[in-house]
Amino acid sequence: MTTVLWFRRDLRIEDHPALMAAAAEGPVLGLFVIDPALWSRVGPVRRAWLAASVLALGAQIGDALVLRYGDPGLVVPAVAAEVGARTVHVTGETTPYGAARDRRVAAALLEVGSALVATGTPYAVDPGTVRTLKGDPYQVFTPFSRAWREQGWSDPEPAPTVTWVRTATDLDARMLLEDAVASSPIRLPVPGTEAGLERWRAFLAEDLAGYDVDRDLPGKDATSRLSPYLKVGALHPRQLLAGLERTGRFATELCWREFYADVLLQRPSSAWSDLRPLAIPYDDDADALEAWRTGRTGYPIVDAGMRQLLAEGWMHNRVRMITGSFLTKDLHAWWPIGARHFLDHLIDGDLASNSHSWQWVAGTGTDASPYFRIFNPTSQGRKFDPDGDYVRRWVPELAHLPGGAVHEPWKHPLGYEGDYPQPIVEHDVERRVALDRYAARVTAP
DNA sequence: TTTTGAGTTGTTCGA
DNA sequence: GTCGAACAACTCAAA
Repeated sequence: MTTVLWFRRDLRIEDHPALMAAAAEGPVLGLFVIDPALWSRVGPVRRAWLAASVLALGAQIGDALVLRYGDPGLVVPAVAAEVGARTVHVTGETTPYGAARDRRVAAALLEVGSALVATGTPYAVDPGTVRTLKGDPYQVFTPFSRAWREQGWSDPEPAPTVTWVRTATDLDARMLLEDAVASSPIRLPVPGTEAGLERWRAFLAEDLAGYDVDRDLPGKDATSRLSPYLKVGALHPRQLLAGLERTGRFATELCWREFYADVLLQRPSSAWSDLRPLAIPYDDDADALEAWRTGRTGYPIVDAGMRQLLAEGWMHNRVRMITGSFLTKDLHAWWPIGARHFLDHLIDGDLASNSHSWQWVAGTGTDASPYFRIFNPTSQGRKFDPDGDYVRRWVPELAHLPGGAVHEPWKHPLGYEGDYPQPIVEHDVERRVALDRYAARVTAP
């Protein structure tokens, strides 16, 4: 009996529980649906990466992947009917949109006598399964991570032997994907599982040993850069965790991804609004926001990061925090403004990780955060980019300044050359403003 | 039920 | 230059 495997955030065939389940039933039709509701909402970088990843998966299974365009609620039942499939297998989704869509598709499938069967999720531990002793979801990362490690996960499985079934691909859908790749604003990484695994092996060989320290140095570029592969499911975190010390730093970073997926499942509204509202006033200065977005704030490490984002579709994690702190604490903007910009430009843009990392910076998130966590862009630059390499790479106007002096052009005798702006705000002043707003909140009636 | 200890990633100030 | 304290009060998790 032919079954359908509807691919979404799981664009691989290795270690794929839903594919195992499908293959166990008989020949499999692999399907990818371009959902206009998502496609139109995603920026060109993420669209290009998704498209490239889908095409890579298609090539990997001998061009047997069937592509369609349209509302999955209509397309998936239609395809199931075309091949007489009684089951459509998927990897489970717990995001607000994904879960609602799947409920809709499941209902539509029932109408034509088919069933939607979910196996696994894009996480090592399925969101919703790590619970306190009382059975409640965790609200704090550290206890969550302890329970998450105890919960554990299965070892990765090899790719099953699959007999792929073909049916008509929508050529317009294929064209849409190819156009998205061709019009990518950035140079894309090599897509697909094999490239992801190659990246992983390189990281293990070169960077894992020094990861604790070096991951914080944007000039070294010693992070794994695996987030794009995890985002589309070309790799599953199980594959990475299999050979790792469970308490190691890298495993902990993966755990953050899982924690935030869990939080989003518990509180879907936290995607775009405060998990814990602060009730402080926010500013909305269009010129300042534009300076932030384009990397012209006059704070070198902030501008370097914002420019890297636009140029590469990616930003180093340390710099994501610095730029996030600058937007929320120095420009006093509400975090969703920054989250929207990041999601529009990041190749690895992931709703749960993005929104909740922003909330961490803003002080509205799971971390009962010290209100005084305000990053000083100059000292952060000097501390984490001591030689100034990262700034000089992205802010050529400051290339004439030596070493760490790039972080304070206003102090250096060689000062400004060319067209680099003076700081648009004074950090010390804005820090005070932010603190005062928090204080006002505490004493308010 | 009550209590206790703890909470990713920071900065500044003063000794 | 280095170091520890202070920076609010709160929420959570577990004993």
